[in-house]
Amino acid sequence: MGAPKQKWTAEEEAALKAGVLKHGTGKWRNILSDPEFSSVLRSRSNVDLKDKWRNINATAIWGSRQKAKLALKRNQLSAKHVENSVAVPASEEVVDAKPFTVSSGTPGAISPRKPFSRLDNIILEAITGLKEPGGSDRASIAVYIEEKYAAPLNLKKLLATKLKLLVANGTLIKIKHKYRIAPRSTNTEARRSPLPLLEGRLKDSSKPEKKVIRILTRTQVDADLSKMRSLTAEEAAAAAARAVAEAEVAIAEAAQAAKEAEAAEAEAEAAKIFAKAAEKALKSRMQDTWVFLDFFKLR
DNA sequence: TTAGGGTTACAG
DNA sequence: CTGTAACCCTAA
Repeated sequence: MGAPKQKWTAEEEAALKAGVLKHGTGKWRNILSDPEFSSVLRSRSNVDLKDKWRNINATAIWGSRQKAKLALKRNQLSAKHVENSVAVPASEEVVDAKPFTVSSGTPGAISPRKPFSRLDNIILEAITGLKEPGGSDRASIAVYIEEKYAAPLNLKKLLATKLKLLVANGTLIKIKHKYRIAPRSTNTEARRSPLPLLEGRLKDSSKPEKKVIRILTRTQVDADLSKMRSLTAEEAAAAAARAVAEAEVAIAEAAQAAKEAEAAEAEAEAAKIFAKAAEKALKSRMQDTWVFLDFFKLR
């Protein structure tokens, strides 16, 4: 009858992305209220935004196949005999990365749940899985990841920066080229400096930390990068361009966050360090992206 | 209000 | 028929 399905226009989609970029995922109502997007998204509800964002991410990560839970459920519904002899290799299974939170086990501690880097989790899993007494070095971790998962083209580089980052924020401890998982953050005063950023769900009083967290959200760029592996040059170029644009914004915000942290007080110390580390990581990632684009003679 | 499960419309 | 995207329902 009266609703022939209102497909999303490129402009609306762009507005949504920009909105998420500025307000963060989950702030649908906020995005709609923003005068900058309200015009374009006038005919969309907060739920619409949420659904659209879900679709975008779903298709971005799994191209056009396997639908995680949905696929699983459908399988169980339409076929209960399942011979579980086919598939289930360990390549695309990254999909259902375990609920292994980087910070703590608190569900919902981190704002978004979906667009979160899985590399962090994989690294931790690798170190845990390798079970090396003194910790594992970069090479071992890389090998582990390459064997268990579909290795990204620039895994080594990503791994290097990621490890550095994890060490910087206290998640990992580096001892003589070996990395090991930080022991529950030393003692009781743990939450003081190590990784309050990851735990924080700071509401309004937050200062730069809020922005830092948003930067983490942007690790969805990781998904884009891995997605490129199976795309055409054109699609990949588009995705890369998007990644660059997002990275640029992220870098700007990271720098801003660091600046604000500097201006703030003592407890902002950790925020400052983390923000700078994030900025650096993003910069190197951007470089990777540019190399990638160059490869396709585009840009 | 939001997240997630579920349903319907539509394209291939 | 199958997969995808827009839309709907509801618990928290």
